[in-house]
Amino acid sequence: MATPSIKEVAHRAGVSVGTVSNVLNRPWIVAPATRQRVQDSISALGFVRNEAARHLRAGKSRTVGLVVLDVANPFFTDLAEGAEALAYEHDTVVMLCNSKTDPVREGHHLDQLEQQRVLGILITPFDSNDPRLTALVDRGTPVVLVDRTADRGLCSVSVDDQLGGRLAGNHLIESGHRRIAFIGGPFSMQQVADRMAGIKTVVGQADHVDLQEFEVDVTGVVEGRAIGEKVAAMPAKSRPTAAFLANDLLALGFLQAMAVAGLRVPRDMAIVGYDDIDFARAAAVPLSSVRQPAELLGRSAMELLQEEVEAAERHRHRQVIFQPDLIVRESSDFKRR
Amino acid sequence: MATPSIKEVAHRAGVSVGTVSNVLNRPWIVAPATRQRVQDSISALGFVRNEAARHLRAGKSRTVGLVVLDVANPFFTDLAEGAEALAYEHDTVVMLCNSKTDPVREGHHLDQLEQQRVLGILITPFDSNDPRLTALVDRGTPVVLVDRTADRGLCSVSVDDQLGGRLAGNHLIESGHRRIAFIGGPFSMQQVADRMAGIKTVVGQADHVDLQEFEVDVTGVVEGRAIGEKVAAMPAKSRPTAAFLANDLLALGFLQAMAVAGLRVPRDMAIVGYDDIDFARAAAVPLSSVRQPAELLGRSAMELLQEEVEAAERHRHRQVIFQPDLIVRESSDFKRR
DNA sequence: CTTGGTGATTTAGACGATTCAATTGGGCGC
DNA sequence: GCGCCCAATTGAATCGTCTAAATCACCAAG
Repeated sequence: MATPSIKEVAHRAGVSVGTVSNVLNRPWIVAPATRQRVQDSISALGFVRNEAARHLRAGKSRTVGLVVLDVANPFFTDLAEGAEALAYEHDTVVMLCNSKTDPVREGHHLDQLEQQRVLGILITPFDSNDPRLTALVDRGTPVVLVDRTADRGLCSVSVDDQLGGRLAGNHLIESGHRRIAFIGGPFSMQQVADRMAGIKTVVGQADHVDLQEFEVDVTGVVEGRAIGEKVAAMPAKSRPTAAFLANDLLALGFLQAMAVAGLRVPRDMAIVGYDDIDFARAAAVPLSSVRQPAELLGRSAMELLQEEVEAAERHRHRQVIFQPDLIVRESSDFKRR
Repeated sequence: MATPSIKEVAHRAGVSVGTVSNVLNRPWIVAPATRQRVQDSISALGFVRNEAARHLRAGKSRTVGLVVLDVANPFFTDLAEGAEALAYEHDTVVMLCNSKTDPVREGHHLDQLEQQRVLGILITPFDSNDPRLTALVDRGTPVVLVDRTADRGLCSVSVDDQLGGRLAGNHLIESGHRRIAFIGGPFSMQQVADRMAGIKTVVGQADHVDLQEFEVDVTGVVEGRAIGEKVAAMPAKSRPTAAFLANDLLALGFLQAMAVAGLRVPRDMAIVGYDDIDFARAAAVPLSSVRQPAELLGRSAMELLQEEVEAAERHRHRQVIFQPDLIVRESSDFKRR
């Protein structure tokens, strides 16, 4: 009843386990007649290879871990898609883990992945300087940072977040806005910090432009709506006329709050999001957004990892950086004054 | 350099491997002094358990597979969330797999999961009568169908899709619509077929109501927009005045196409979606939708699986069915004539 | 009829953790 | 001082697969 092992297959086919293993791994060295007999036995018994045993024997597994901040965010879904596509070509399996921007969950997933002796890990870490991460790398698990730039000693693929911030900032300033809000996830997260730094730079260079910062813990639609309500409640004199949000989910929630509060977008409030997820275009007011090449990001990360895994020693860590694009849609398409 | 094994830990601590294993699994039977020594050795060496070896020895793994039709769909994300929460309590890991409504990908994932000897599989199958699935079950992997009702011989958790269809249909009929469109993913998928059957029932009972059916292959925003353009291009006399879409992603795309075509929602076209994802509320016109308790669905599925895994023989397969709710929002809030 | 060679198959260890029966050592009672 | 018992520890077998080395069978050449 229990799943048969190679041993039963061998017995039924009247050969040794070695031969069965050969049929599985080097069929060409087995005589055709024997091969057929073994294959018949395999299908008769419904034999399925035991990955754990293979892994133990081989000393390395065939799975790669991918730890993302939020699977519900289409940006990461696309990213996962790219990673998985390449993994498939390498006969490798991707284990998708959702840290939900929670260091505890993240740590738990890392522990599990290390215990599984994964080939390597692609991760958008909560904190790229996390000592746990460093320890993991020191113990020998290849890690590629995703959507985050590694300083050294690690591969990474990322998008120039400062540029993204500058693109959004310039656009809003050129549209005539003088009071701009930046709204984003924990400022301790590098992406968020960089996007903020980007817009700060251009705001600093412009005259009479004021940047207000709002911090949120979680970057979902709900939180965006909450901040939106808060901003809408400000007196019109001091209320920002434009908002740049660190991701589209936030922006969508924010947009919705504007509608509820009776503020017109983009006339009363211009909005620029980040990631350019599919929904951005489908929003009440189509959302301007800074687009990141998510799928490409995932693919490249996997590429770097495979390279590191295969090339072993002669591998040099690299930091790949992509450029974001600003996609202007109706939500910010309004020249003030 | 390579990850140390229990053997090195034992050697360094001056004990046998058995003792190290005891520290790991039954610390209380080890003398405190020894235990401490072993623990020091573990952290000095950076020892990490090898899950493959544990699994091989134990004969069963600690991971559960979850195969969904589309990770990008928030419905499945929420579902995964529920499943994962419960898995965590059982010291179990969830392996999230995305079949993308593609039988080939689905098959590939099932193969991988079976090779990994997962504890069990939660799956929203493309086709619940797939012989591959049956074979898998026969070979001994516990399977729980999710968002789909098993006939017998399997556990399942699902939502009454026919009821969902009836709810939507009744609402639209009562609102005075006489030409209604049903738009959905492959009709071969049971969920879709059931939702359609549901609305068909009530349409059949009403007088002078006409139902038009539109089939799509993939259920994303893009496809919804495409169908929307097609429908909008119909002559006003024969064009439906209301559309019921088999999921919210489709509905959002459809909604967008209406806006582009200059059709007012809900006046010219009422829309009802399915799943009630967060975005539904945040849409251009807040979307009416049939809500499914996604997280609860995932949790319950995992519950059934754990029950089957633990209770072994005295387990009786059960089919749990939840009730959907119709959430009426602006997109269908208009009485015709 | 023996020797050599070739191609096919078998044998025998790993791999790392777990478990259980077997052993050791110390303390205590008599 | 002897024996006994219990707690602590050890040693060996096991899980399923893979691989390198060893063996086997068979045939051709000498």
